[in-house]
Amino acid sequence: MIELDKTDLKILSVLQQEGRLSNLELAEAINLSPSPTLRRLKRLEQEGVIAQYVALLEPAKIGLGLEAFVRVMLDKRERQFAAFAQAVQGWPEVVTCHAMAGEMDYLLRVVFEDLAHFSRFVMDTLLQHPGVVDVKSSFVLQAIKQTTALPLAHLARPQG
Amino acid sequence: MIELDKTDLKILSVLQQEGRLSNLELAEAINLSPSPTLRRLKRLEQEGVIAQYVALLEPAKIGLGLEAFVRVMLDKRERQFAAFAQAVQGWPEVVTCHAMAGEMDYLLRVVFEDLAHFSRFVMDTLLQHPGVVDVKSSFVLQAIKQTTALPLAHLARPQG
DNA sequence: TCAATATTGGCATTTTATGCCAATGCTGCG
DNA sequence: CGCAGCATTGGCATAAAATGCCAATATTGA
Repeated sequence: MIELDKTDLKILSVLQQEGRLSNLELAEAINLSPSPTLRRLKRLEQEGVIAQYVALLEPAKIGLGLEAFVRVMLDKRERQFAAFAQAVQGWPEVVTCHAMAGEMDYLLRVVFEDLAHFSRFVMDTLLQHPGVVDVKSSFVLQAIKQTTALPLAHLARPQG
Repeated sequence: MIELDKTDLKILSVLQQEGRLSNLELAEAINLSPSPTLRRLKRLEQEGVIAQYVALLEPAKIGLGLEAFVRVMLDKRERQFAAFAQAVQGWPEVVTCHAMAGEMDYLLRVVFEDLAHFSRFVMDTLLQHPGVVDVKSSFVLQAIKQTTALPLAHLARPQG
């Protein structure tokens, strides 16, 4: 694994919350001068520790007030896993999709405008896809926690 | 809802993928000069359409190779919902937590280093929390799709 | 304690952000 | 169809930030 010292962790921690800080602001936040701050940042990007910078939008402000988790079961005999994975990439309502152990089904997280929209997605898109044998939807009542920040504490031992 | 024209949508679309573009680069990407680009961007931030900028880290590079979804059932008689929601905020392994309709339970997405770490989390943290009566874990085999980008197509009608 | 190596801080230069104003494009009304 | 009024853009000047370089400082191991 990549060597990350305390200063690197500070950088990562700050940028996980404020990804568009200028180098100057970042430097101030981590208590280091701009030059080495920038060098470290470039290294973290280079090494791929920082995978991407993104703007997070407020779903409600763009008319996406509803959210659901959908469990999709595929007919195992059809060997359509790759095709399904491919199709998922093209469905913008699907924000995440994971292949799950155990039942070997898929868990999708879906955002949508209203029930009509969701209904269309399930009926016209999901259920039309070859190999999809069943779909179980659970609606989100409330987002209790929603973060993109990964924990870093496990790296902050002696000088890891 | 906030008025967003075609140009605003282009800005949002670009920044959902590359959140740290300079204003100059953003302007070029959306084919507009820097001045109005910056004005629009500030407005989108001001209005709260853009909620936050973040750096996304590569889990594997920081030793977080495993992921699971955990369904948590609370004893409804104990009225501990708020306390649970509060506690979740302080558990860094929990990346998202949603209250679900139907069974009225919680669905957590959890990242961790190894099974020992996960085991500790479940035994020492989750199951120790008052009101937690049951926990069902499903491990992620594969992340098929993982995006923070919300769909914008539904806003791109005539001139909405 | 000293030498070798890695890291930092500060400065000069290039690039970018930002505020302002005139020019351009759009809208609605006569 | 043309014009007035409003909104948006482009470009320029100034302020701020990024970036590369080098000497100074800190760290490591013997």
